[in-house]
Amino acid sequence: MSLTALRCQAVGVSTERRAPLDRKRVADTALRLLNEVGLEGLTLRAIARELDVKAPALYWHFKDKQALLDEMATEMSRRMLAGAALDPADTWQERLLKTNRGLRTALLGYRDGAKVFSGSRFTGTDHAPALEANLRLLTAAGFTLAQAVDAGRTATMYTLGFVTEEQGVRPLGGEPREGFELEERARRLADFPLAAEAGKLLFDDYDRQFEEGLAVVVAGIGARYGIS
Amino acid sequence: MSLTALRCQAVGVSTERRAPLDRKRVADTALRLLNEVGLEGLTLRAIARELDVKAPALYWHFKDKQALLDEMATEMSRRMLAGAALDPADTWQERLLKTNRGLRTALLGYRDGAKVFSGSRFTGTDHAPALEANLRLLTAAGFTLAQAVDAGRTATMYTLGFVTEEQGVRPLGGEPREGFELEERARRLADFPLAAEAGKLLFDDYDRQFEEGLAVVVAGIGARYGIS
DNA sequence: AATCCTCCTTAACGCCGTTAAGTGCTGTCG
DNA sequence: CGACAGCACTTAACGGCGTTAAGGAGGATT
Repeated sequence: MSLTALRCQAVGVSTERRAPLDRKRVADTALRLLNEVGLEGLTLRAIARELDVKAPALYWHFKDKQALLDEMATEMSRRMLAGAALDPADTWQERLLKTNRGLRTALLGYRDGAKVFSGSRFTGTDHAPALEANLRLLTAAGFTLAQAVDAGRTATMYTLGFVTEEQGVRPLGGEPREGFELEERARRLADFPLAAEAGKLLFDDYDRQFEEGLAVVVAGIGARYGIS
Repeated sequence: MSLTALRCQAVGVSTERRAPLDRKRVADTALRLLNEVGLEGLTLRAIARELDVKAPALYWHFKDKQALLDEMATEMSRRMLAGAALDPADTWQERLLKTNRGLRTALLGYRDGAKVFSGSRFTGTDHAPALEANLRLLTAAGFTLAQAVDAGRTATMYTLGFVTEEQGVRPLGGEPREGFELEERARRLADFPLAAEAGKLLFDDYDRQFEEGLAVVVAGIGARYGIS
C-alpha cells in the first residue's frame, strides 16, 4: 500500500487528491498565518503544515523564503489597491492623504506588516496602474514628473517609517515590549524636564500622531513646490 | 593540566587571563562585526568567536540577543551624538536638518544600520541631553512642546523610513538585490508611460532624494505651525 | 580552610532554511 | 498498450541558529 493512499485514508475515505498549490494560495495562507504567529514564528514548516504539505514542497513554487515574502508583500499591495478605489476628482492633497492612510491601514492589518512590506519587492506589475494614476493626477495639478515622484516618495517613506515604529511598540496580537512604563521613564529623566514632559506625548494616540505628520508632509509638498 | 592553562598556552606563553567582558566591549565588537557580515550573519557564535569566548558566555551580560541589539543601537546613538556637537545658535530649521542628516549618515555607517536601530530600544539615558536641547530650541522658537515633539517625530520617521529603504536597495558591502534593472523594468511598464519614465528617477542619487524629502518635511513644519 | 560569587565552559535541545535524492501520478507518444 | 517525460511532492539529512542546564576555575570573603 502506498504512502499516499495511507495519508488519504488517514484524512478520510475519499481518494481525491488535494489540488496542487500555486504561489497565490501559498502567499494567502502565509499572510493568514502571519497574523497568528508573527514574522518570527512564520517558518516554512509552519506554512507548509497549514497547507497540508511538507516544507520542501514550497521550494517547488519559490526559490527561497525571501521570494515567498516578496509574493506576500505583493499580495498585500493587491488587496490594498482593490480595497480603495481612487476618485479621479481628488485634489492632489486628498489623493496623497488617502493613499498614505490606506497604506498605513493595510500595514496595520498584518502583524509585522511594515517589516514584511519594506523588506520585500513586488513580483509583478499589479501596482503600476495606481502608480500611473497618481503620477497623472499630480502632474495634471502642476507638478513636474520629478516633483511628483519626490512628493510621493517622501510621503511613503514617512508612512513606512511611522508604521514600522508603531508596530515595534504595539505589535498586533503580541505583547508590547517592555521599557515603556511612563512613570519609570519620567523618573529616569528627572534632570531633563522637557524630555520627561514629552513622555506622555510620545506613546499615545498613534492615529492622531500619524495624521499630524502626514498633514505636515502634505503641507510641505505644497509649500516647497509652490502648488496649492 | 587544566583546560584554561591549555588555552593560554595555545595562544602564547603568557598566563595572564583575558580581562572579563562588559556590555560595551561586546556591543563594540558586535558593531564592528556587523559591517563585515551584515545583520543576518551576526550570530551570537560569531560575536563570541570575535571576543575569544563561547556563545553562552554572552548570556552572562545580556538576557537575550535582543538586549544585545538594544545595546548596539544605544552605542550607535552615543557615537552619533558624540560626533556632532550642537550649535546653540542654530535656527530650528538648521537643527532639524543637521539632526536628521546626522542620523542618516550614522545609520549608513553600519550595514543594516536602519534595521538594527529601528528594531531596538535605548538602554540608558545618554540620548536625553540632546533630546532636551532640541526641545528647548524648538520651544524657544515658538513651538509648543506638543508641536515640537510632533515635528521631531515626523522628521525622524521620514529619515528612518528613507534609510531603511535605501539600505534595502543598496546594502553596504552586500550585493544589491535583483529586480532593479531599469531597462527591463521599463519594458514591463510599457503600458504605463509615466510610471516607466519615473523608473530612472526612483533609484538614483539617494543623497539628493533624501535632501529633497527632508526639505519638504522642514517646510511643512514651518507651514503647518506658522513658524518661519 | 571553607564558602561564596563571578565569569565562563561543555553539552545538549529543538528548531531553522535549504538541498539531494527518490517516488507516485498524469499525460504524451510510439 | 507500454515506455517515457515531467510535475508536484516526499523523506532524509546537513549545518547552523538561539537558548538553557549544569558545572568548574579562580579570586574574594568569612
